[in-house]
Amino acid sequence: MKLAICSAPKGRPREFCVDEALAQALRVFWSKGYEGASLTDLTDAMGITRPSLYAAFGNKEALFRKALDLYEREKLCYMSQALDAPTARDVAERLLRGALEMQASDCEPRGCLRVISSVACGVEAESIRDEVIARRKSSMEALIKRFEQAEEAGELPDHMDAEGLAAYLGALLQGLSLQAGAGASREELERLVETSLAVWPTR
Amino acid sequence: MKLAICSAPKGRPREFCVDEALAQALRVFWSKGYEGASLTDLTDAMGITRPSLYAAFGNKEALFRKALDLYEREKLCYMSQALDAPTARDVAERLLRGALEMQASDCEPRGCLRVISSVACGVEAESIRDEVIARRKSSMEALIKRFEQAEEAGELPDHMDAEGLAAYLGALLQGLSLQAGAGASREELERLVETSLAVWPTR
DNA sequence: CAAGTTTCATAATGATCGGTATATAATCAC
DNA sequence: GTGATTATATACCGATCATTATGAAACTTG
Repeated sequence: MKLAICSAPKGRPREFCVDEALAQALRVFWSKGYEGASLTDLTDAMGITRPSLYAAFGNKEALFRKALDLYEREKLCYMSQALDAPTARDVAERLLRGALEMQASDCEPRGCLRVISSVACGVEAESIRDEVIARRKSSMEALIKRFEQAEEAGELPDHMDAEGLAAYLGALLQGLSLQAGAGASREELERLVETSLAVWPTR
Repeated sequence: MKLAICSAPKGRPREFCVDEALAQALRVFWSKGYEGASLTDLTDAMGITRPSLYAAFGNKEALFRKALDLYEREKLCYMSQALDAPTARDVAERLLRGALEMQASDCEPRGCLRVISSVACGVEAESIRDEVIARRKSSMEALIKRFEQAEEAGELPDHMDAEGLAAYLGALLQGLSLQAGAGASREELERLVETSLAVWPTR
């Protein structure tokens, strides 16, 4: 009994690489947002026709979710890695510098796909918005847990709580992404990061 | 020769109040963004028909600009007032608390119209986006100037520059607006503000 | 009253939106 | 070869987009 894993595909073979097409779709969503990206924008960038897109990815919303998965897997991996840093300050530094490096890249869109997908929008994008907000929430909860550890380890000043510090750092990261998306230079973003690190609270 | 100022209006009188209609339009743009707000959304909220809207405001883009003017005049006035505060720290406190009070209001949309209008978008909204970004830039330049004053007054730590501090505070305010727009509670926003003030750099 | 002017409501414009029906082309198993 | 299956390309679908043409209604002036 043969396993299905190596079964030869039936029918006409696909003429494009799904992963490459998805990467191109990600770039479009990243630079134009979910609503701003039309199917024409997407198919043009992906180099495929509309029926091919629908056959391979379902529909626009499903395509966005797959693109968002790819984005978080490839571009936001520094965020979960940062939590392994030894101190709360090191966590913050890794997050800020990671965001800076990503936003300062010249060959990729500016701004953060999560941030631009979580702002006000028309009705068609509300479920997308809700999902992105939920994903951010779980990221923030992980950050809060990490800062609670630091709190117990006595790293934080007495009057400072883990939730407040996480919301504070999250706001800085969101602002960094917004400013990058609005065209800030690398130097400006560096100044922002250095200032943030300079004021980071130590006990 | 009579002056035109007190001339009686000819023709059929307008049946709606332009200012009230503009205020309603602002609420729609504020909660849905420029692209997310359809003309049907707008005319429904304003209680007028499409031709009336075009006769009174020009077109969708001109209506948005007038709504943005109103927004900055009525909702963002605390920002310019904050610059009069005696110290850099007081400026920051007024800005953060002013943003908090505005975002915590229950009877108005959450988030900041400037922030949601400056993110990635489709082609039709690019000129809007550019204008909003330009307006924010001039606000930031005023903040930088105010912090340069503080720098000369010796208020800032030696290794800290006005531009970096302004970008830093601006990022916090942007993050605050984003989190408010994403549904953060007043308590969460308060914690964010208190943490920001607690870490504010003093010489 | 009638002429002139402006706003009103209705309905239509062409363009674009996301999504598909249809037919053809390329591969498989037999 | 034939039949089944899947991907391709073209063209189309109804819905919605911002904008406007049209004509009746409401007002001022003469």
